[in-house]
Amino acid sequence: MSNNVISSSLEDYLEAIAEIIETKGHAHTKDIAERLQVKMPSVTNALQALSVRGLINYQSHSPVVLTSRGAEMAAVIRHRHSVLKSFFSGLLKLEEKEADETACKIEHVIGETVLSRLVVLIEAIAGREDCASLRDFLETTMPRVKTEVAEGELANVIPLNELPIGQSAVVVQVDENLRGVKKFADLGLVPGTLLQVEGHAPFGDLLRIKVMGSSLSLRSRDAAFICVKLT
Amino acid sequence: MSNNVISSSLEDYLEAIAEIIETKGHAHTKDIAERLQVKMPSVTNALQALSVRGLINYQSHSPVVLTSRGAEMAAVIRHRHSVLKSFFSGLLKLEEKEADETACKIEHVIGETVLSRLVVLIEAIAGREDCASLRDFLETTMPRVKTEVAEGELANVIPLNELPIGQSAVVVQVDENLRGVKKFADLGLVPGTLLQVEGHAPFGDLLRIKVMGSSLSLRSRDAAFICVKLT
DNA sequence: AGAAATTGTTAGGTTAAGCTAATAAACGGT
DNA sequence: ACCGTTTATTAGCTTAACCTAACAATTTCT
Repeated sequence: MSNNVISSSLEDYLEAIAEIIETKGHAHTKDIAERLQVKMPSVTNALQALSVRGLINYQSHSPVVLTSRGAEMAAVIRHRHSVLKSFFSGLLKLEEKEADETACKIEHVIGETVLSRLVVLIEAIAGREDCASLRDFLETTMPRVKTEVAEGELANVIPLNELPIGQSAVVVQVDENLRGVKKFADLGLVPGTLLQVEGHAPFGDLLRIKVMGSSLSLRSRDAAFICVKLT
Repeated sequence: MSNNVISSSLEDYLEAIAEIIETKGHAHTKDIAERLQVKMPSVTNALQALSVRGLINYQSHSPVVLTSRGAEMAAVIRHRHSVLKSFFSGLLKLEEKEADETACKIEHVIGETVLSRLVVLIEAIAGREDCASLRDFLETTMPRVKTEVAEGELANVIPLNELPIGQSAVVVQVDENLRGVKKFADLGLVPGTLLQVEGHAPFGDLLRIKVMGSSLSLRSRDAAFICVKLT
């Protein structure tokens, strides 16, 4: 009962192997590692796994060869990739690289039906007479739509329990769900207060912090309810 | 340096929690487990992880509450989900359940830009005057496009090394990359031959198989090159 | 041909996410 | 108010996918 299904990660390896063989004639461990941005031992591992599943012919120190099953499977995977890529670049007008990366990420979880229907959609929009103005619209509108998070805007607001020792920060918000908010407020833990983490207690999940000169302890569970911003 | 990014799995938990709280008022471990199809201890684990990251307020045996950060994040995730779902059901005409499942699978790896552009595409096709005929086309064509693998067509063709002991099978194909194909062919290992696995040798990676009355051993590496079909 | 550089593998560790079995807490009916 | 049922947690194991460090094999250069 082999189920013809392999993990996303192995699919990536198989796809990479097929492509490297196609362009360079043979896939070396190092090439695969570079392409997938992993270290060589990870590749060796993956090759063994693919071999056990009968998808490649692998023996130490000799070139990897796809078996017929492996080649077939690689073809399926590459097809998925290329359909997705042309959706992202052709309709959503993502640039080459981003279309490719996005396709990579979702190619492992897309079924045949979705894929075929995507092809229908792509071809309808690309080919139909009556879609000419839609095509113009997409061409001009899509490239203007960019909403990637400003990268760093919220990035340095973190919960107090994740604040590194010694780093100083300002209280941004104390969550209303923290039990005993009032008590903490009395101690000075209100938005705007500058504080520093002195250290973590070895056991008991305690955090020692320094607030306005004096220091106090609180459980790191509770600290999670206090958001601070690095200064 | 908290990076505001959590794993796909934790995103699933967060999304589930937000939805359960919304519909039932409070999320119990059991509800979450059922919704995500995992066992309760896995939920407990996840809750602890979310708690450490300051996304929920969690203490043993008391109801889970989203922190403000958590609620915000859940909203983002649910938004991704709903956009994707409306793409799959509105344009590709997948049925409710499948649209939902597909959205679930890819919502974790889609960036903001792609999402916004999807919205543009969906709205353009749904709203533009000049897309009326495209809408008709999609409505009638999509539902007919179904290519889900026949489920079981190729499923019981497996490499010989994965054949369970005792199970009998027929050789379907011997890969041309197997070294010494000829030798094996002489022993009767050609397409059409009926065989059975007698057992695996404790060490040495050997497989003992029975072919047409006589028995022979081969390395399981090599067996991977022989595809058999269960009978 | 043999030393040096490159490439590949093994051994063993880490993390995330799941699981089962055992234990503990909370709830609900009499 | 108790006891059994239900729900939740802890402890400890498994697997997949990665990693580093150490070792082994293969090329390349002279």
